[in-house]
Amino acid sequence: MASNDDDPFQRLFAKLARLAPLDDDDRRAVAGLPFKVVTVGSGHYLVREGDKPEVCCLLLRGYACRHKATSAGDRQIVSFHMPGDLLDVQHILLTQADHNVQTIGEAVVALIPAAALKRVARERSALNEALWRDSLIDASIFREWVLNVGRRDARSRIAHMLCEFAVRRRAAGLGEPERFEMPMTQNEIADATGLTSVHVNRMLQSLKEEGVLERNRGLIVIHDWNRLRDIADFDPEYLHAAA
Amino acid sequence: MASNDDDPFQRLFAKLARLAPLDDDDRRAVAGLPFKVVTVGSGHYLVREGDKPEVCCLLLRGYACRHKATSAGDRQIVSFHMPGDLLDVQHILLTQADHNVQTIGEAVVALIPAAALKRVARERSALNEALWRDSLIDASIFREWVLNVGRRDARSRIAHMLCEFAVRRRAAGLGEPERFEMPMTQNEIADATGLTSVHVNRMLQSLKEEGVLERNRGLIVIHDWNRLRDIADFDPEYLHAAA
DNA sequence: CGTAGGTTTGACTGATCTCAAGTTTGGTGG
DNA sequence: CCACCAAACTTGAGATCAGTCAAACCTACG
Repeated sequence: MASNDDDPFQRLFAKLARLAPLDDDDRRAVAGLPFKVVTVGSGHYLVREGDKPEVCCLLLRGYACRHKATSAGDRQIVSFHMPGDLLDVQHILLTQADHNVQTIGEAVVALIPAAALKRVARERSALNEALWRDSLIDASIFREWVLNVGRRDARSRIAHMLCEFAVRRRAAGLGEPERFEMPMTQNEIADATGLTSVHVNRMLQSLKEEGVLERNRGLIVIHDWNRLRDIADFDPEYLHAAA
Repeated sequence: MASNDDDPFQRLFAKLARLAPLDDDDRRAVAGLPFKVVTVGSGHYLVREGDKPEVCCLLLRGYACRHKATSAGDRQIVSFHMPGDLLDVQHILLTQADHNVQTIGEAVVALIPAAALKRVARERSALNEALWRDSLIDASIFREWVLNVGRRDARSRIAHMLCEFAVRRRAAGLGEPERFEMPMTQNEIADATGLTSVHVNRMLQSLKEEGVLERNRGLIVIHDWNRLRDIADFDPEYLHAAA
């Protein structure tokens, strides 16, 4: 039995309504979007760099990340995604994927034809605004990541990533930020922060020793949010109260 | 006497027409946009983080960059801009600026009220598409910068930044990529690549010793483009043939 | 109970930073 | 035309954060 949260229309409408004021006609337009729900395994590639995707993914359950790699094979994760996030909105207007999208753990996604999404974005200006706004916030997050990876030290980078994750989770209505599932490995944290997994391990230990947070398998428990925020140099303004 | 390149309408229309097919009505809509041309000195802040800007800037002459800083004061440049670039498109939909915009050298900009731009974006779907597409390409460039700063070594980062600059210049019709003015200091290159100016200096020397390129004051001369591209691990796909 | 993926540890290396002192450059005012 | 100044650039020596490599240890799961 599907919970409310697994209903693609509910999820998508809730997301877009947070980004722009929507009326009943917008609601109907969203409700009329065709989609297909699929369950995919851990590490499944939803999009590969160079693809010409014809669908946008709405993440219903599970997590995903976007990443790119150098030709030497070093991987850099550029964003994390959680239930309610709309991936690949850009494929409404950009033909070719410039990065990979991969699930982290098993995930359930709704596939929405990009052409259909493009049509409602063209016909309903409030939906246009919501989708465009979503991609602008996306870009703001990337800017913050450039700063994070370019100018913060290892501990701060990791702390910052965790703060962002916690705050976005809450904004998406996925529960409180002090204690949550974050199923990525230390290797994936390393790929997101431009570090190695060995060093991530040591930094997480140092954060634990100081009583800031704990991480066991996928569970994060933040003991001292203020201290974490300070270490992270985290200011949520760049999330533009959404994302 | 203003050259063609200094005519805001020409510049803006040329830019947008590269992003989406525009017709005569679109042309008229662009021509009808109000604007004010101003000349500003080097280092002038066009936008400050936290501002609520009511204008978008079209860069007519000179260069600019967007940057953020940690609370410790370390600065990270997140993008460079050149004549023809439309800055702050995001302020059509996001109230508060999440980063600074600052000129590099003296610059001439056309200030276009965000509200007016928003109106034409709402009324003319081709212009909407062009502007949205522009912000999506922006985001793609940020993703590449996360990779650049997160996973490439110092030489590659600098080389990559130079490749991007050269290719975007050409795409914007500003001349050939083998030899061009790039008026930023080594300090600014450092801020864009997440390095220190001392190390940038040494890396530029090593690139010069190898006969890859030379840089004197603001002039860049690329002697061996293929080698530079290889060092940079540069693949222009992420620019989506525009930017 | 064997295996694979994930985590942890230790010893060593090295790329990049820091600090601090010069040097060059271009512009400015006398 | 020169003297001076600030900004940019250059150089050297030493410090350090993070990487590398390699081994061992968990732990979930088939």
